[in-house]
Amino acid sequence: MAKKYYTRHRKDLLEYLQAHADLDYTVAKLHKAMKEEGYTMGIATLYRQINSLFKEGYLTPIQRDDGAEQFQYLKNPRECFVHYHLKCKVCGRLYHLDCTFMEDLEEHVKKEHGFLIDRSDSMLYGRCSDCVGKEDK
Amino acid sequence: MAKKYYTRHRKDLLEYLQAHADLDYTVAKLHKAMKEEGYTMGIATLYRQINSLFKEGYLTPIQRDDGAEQFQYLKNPRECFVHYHLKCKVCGRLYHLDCTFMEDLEEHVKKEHGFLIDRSDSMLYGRCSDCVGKEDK
DNA sequence: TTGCGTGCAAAGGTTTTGCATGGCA
DNA sequence: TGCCATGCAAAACCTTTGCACGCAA
Repeated sequence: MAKKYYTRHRKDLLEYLQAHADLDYTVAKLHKAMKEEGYTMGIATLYRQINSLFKEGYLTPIQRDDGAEQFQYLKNPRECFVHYHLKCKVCGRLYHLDCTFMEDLEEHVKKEHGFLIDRSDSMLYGRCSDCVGKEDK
Repeated sequence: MAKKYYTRHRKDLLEYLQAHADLDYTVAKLHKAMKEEGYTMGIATLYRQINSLFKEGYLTPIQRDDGAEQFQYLKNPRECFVHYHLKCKVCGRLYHLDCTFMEDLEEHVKKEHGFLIDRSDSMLYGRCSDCVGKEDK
């Protein structure tokens, strides 16, 4: 199941994603965007690579964009299990929230509401400081 | 854009959703489930009604179920704008979190991280007290 | 050389749309 | 009666899959 070969396409994809992290993509948009920068890859291959990256934890699903799955690249997959994420609904940027306040939140929700929060799956949406006052997308 | 007629199909759908709130559905699953309880409705009509309910705020999107949009009915759409949601990844139930701790969280994130959280869009995932220890779905 | 990766085209699902007909107000 | 809602089938998408060939190790 794990990838065994580090192919040109995989290299291209990781390179592109790393250069454009913190942005949202659907497979179709990513395919088009990569083509415009000179990368060529069959759409089926892209789907297969994307699925691998999901399984490996490099990608995280994002609020849906009409009709297609949307995702985002995470620079440090392992680290992302230990903190929360803030996502700006205007510019689409992802912020990694690493602070003790969230631990207090977990503790509170656990004690008072009997609920165990899963950090890596939980995303808080809103507007970042750059986008306060701007329109929702 | 707003619905004008309260048709039999719309009545059936709301009736069914109210009777089975706190559960997740894809349009296909809902269609099948309703059919089994004797309701008849064309799939296209169901899609159109679901879209209306989304626009009216009765439905909220949920983590995706392979290949299809998933959603959940909210009993009190207006109230849901003022609190947070906890979603159990095992049983699928939605919990409405109404407590001052979350206000503190908002305040903290705003002051320390310059980020304005949008309550109605933010969902925390995890395991509820009934499901702690059980497998993830 | 071995076996995974890729491209193409076809298949399988989901969601939307056009049009004639039905039904609410 | 005037419009919106509905059903059906077709169309438009998105995603997966089979197969033969290409390529990394």
